[in-house]
Amino acid sequence: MIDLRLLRDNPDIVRASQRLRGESETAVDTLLAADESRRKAVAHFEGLRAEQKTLGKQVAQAKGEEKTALLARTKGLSAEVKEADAAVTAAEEAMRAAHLAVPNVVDAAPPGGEDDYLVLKEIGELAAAGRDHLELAELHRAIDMERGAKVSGSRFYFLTGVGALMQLALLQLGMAQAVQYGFTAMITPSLVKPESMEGTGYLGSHASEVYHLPADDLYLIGTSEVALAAYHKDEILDLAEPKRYAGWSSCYRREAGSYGKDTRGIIRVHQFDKVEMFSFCHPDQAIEEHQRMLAWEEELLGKLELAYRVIDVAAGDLGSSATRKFDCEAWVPSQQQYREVTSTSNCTTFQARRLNIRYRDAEAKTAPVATLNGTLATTRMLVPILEQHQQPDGSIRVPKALQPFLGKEVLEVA
RNA sequence: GGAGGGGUGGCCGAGUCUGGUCUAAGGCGCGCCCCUGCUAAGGGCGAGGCGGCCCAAUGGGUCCGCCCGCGGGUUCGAAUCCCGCCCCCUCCA
Repeated sequence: MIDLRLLRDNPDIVRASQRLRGESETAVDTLLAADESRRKAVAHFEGLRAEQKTLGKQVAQAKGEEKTALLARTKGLSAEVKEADAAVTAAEEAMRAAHLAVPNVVDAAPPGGEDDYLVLKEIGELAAAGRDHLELAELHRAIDMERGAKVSGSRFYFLTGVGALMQLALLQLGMAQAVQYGFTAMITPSLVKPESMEGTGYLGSHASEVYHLPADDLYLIGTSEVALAAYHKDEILDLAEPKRYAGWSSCYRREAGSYGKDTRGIIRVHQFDKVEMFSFCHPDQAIEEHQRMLAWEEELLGKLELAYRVIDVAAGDLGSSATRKFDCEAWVPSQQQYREVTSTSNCTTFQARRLNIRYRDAEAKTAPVATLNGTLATTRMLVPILEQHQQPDGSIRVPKALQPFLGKEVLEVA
């Protein structure tokens, strides 16, 4: 949810943000109107309620005819109060719906849509096309797509043998780095309540991407960001230092509407594993924290000895919670293009406002915290690792940083 | 899944049977002050969250409303009575 004070004082900033995102400006006016009518309803109810309380005290002390007279008056008032209360509830619901419908205010992201990103930097040599990741994985019996499909359907797979071990090594490398920088290691639930899913903004325009279990009204998380964000729901945090968590979880995505896209291998799958960084910090520190997140992501890609680039994602391609987003894209030689492997978003106070997560400022007043998230290590990284480190004979050079976790310097073809 | 017990302020805990100064006792802890020859003991004062309204308006207000797990209901009036749900504990399956 956006800051209502910003909306009241500078509605044009919010309208401009909507234009940048390519979304409707009327949502802004709907919210302004809903805010207005909510306040009217509240004022009306409170006036009646105050009168009712005053009269109630008199009733308690009155006797005989005086009491009868008071009761006659107060009975009518009772009905009015009830009606006014219902009006407040309705106005608040309308207000909440309107509030949820407005995405975070864009800050500094380049204008345009998905293809209008800015390239911030490019690192490493771009390898020529060789065997693709699936061919290599099959050579090493690291991934079994066929049986994945047999057991669970398309876009499912088994990581087998060295593939499974390689993923574990990768995730542990990520977790070790996070812990080294002071993150608290977390293994999170994969199923969350609707309010947790809503709190992170995933039930908006991306709702069709999310698996829902109707029998229990639970959602499967698409990233541990969801569980980590909701971890401090309804709390007031001490934010002398940012609170940083590294969440390890399986992630689930329906990939609705992506039929025919990336059907080969593990680039686009329904289930994968990920170590995600998450930070609760002072709003004034959010921009710096975002840069740190990006730096940590790059550090890990460096350890994996991968060629990659960093892009500044355009406004129209931001998630509803993000005010700005940087993606790291690793070079995938078989496709001769860069593919996203990490993504870090600054959600400012948007998620915290939904989840009611606050801190105390210098005057001991409460205010919403800022939240940020970023990918550290994820299944998809196996693709560039295999492809960029393949050698002519099909063997795979294991990056130095991964060797301690994998116990091998090279994956030889059996 | 079944039976029972419980959910009250930062924490503990009284109040619920018997609805109305509950404007939620008391304790612990916390902050400031006093006293005290010094990390003790004692005394005093002060603390919550959300929202609305008003003003000489980013700081105020002896102003108002809401908050006793959540949501409904009964009643002139609900922490208290009734119904539903959630969570925790004990036992059973």
